[in-house]
Formats: sequence, structure tokens, C-alpha cells
Amino acid sequence: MKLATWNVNSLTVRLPQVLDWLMINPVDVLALQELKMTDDKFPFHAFQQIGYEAHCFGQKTYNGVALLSRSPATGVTRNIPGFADDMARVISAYVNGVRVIGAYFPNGQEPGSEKFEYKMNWLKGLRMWVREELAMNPRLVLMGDYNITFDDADVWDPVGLKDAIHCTEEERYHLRALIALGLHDAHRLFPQMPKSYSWWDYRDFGFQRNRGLRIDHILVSNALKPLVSSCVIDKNPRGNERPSDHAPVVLELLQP
DNA sequence: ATGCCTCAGCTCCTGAGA
Repeated sequence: MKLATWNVNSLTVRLPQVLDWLMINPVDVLALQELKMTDDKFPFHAFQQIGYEAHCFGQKTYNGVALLSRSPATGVTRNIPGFADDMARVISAYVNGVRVIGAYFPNGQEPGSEKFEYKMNWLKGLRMWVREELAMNPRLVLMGDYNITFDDADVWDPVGLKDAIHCTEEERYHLRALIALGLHDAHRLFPQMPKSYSWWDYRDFGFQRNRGLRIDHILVSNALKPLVSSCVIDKNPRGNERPSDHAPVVLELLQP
């Protein structure tokens, strides 16, 4: 079973690239973030034609998430129960006996800002909920655009970006607190190339110079950890014309 | 350099992203 996550930065612009990618990478589940479209615009038919069921949680202009799956998705929930939020950031479902959560974590803009405060509150709300979900569903995957780096290895310029947004101790505390619930960063379960990133700035040839951050993550529960056979970042679509600034991350699970 | 790209929208500038 393969699961993937991809921040597409507008599904309107990126739909042809997502369809092409799925033809080459026929994953079982794909979580999308930053659709930037309302549900009435969501291209259900295009995904259905290549064998995917889709559930979306859209929003005008900003945010918006979706889950695509080859097998039926059940128990679909939107956003974080118990955490009031105007923004469409989370969608979850059961697929093939796995609880799958796709999430677009808040950006936070700048430490000390109102948006940073919202990010901290959101992270706490997420953790409270994921703790309950894990208790009910030992087989759980939490994947998406976290907008947080784990440590300096995830940052192209850890000196210049020390305490910058995505790299602050407060954000990393929340990320470690998620891990402490009994989750594992699938990427780090395997040897990886140094300077492996999932996002590169559009400006200043960030991708060509590999000036990036690893902020898109796939966390797996204790029960799933022994089943993980690989976790790779697919840099290929970042080299497309009109690419998303994020690359897909792909997890492979050995189904027992 | 309060910019550099890219995207959406009450669209010819502004806000947001990261």
C-alpha cells in the first residue's frame, strides 16, 4: 500500500500535473493541500476517470485539502473536532483499515505575530485530537504540509534561518510533542541523501540551488512502523513547468 | 531589498505563502 502527500499550491493550476503524476505513481491514497478552490469547483470527474474516489474540504482563495483513494474511504471527517477553525485544513478517513489524516498546518508567517499564535493553538488542538484518534485507531498515518522543520538537517541554511518561521523552537516543540504520542517520522526511518528537502522558494532559483526546507512529513503510528518499507521525496514534479513549490512525499507500507 | 516568485481576486495592485 502506498500513500502520498502533496501541497499543490492551487489545484486549478496543478490538476494536469497531479493527473500525470498519478498515472506514473498510482498510489493508493493521495492527500492534497492548498487546493485554493471551493468544493463546487473540485474536479471529482477527472480523478474518477483515472480510478480515484475523492473527498474534499475546500475554501475560497486559501487552504483547502482533499483525500484521493483507489479503495473506498469511510468515516470522512473535516477539520479538528473540538477545535473551532474558519479554515479548511484537515481531512481524514479510513482506507484499507488505516486511519489517514491529511493536514495543511498553518504557516505562522512570523514568530510573535497573530498568525503564529494561531499556529500554536492549532498545533495544540491537533495534538489533543490525534491522541484520541490514536487510542481508537492504532494503525494511523498523519501526513501533509506541516510547515515545521524537525532540526537543522531539514534546513538549507540553518544559520541564516535560525529562529525563522518553520525553524523556531516553539514550532519544533509541538512537532516533537506529536512524535511523543507514539508517531514516527517515516523519512528518518531510512538512510536519506543529505539536504533532502520538500519545499523550495520560487525566488532566486531556489530549486536549482537546492535551497529548500523539509516541511512536508509523513508520520506513522507504532503499529505501522514495522510495515514501512520506504519513504521518499519525489523531486521530479518540482522540475515541471509551472511547478508547485512543494514536492510529493511517498510512503510504502507492507500490507500484512 | 518591507525584494526576489507565484497565485487568487470585488484583478493592472494587494495579501499570503514559506
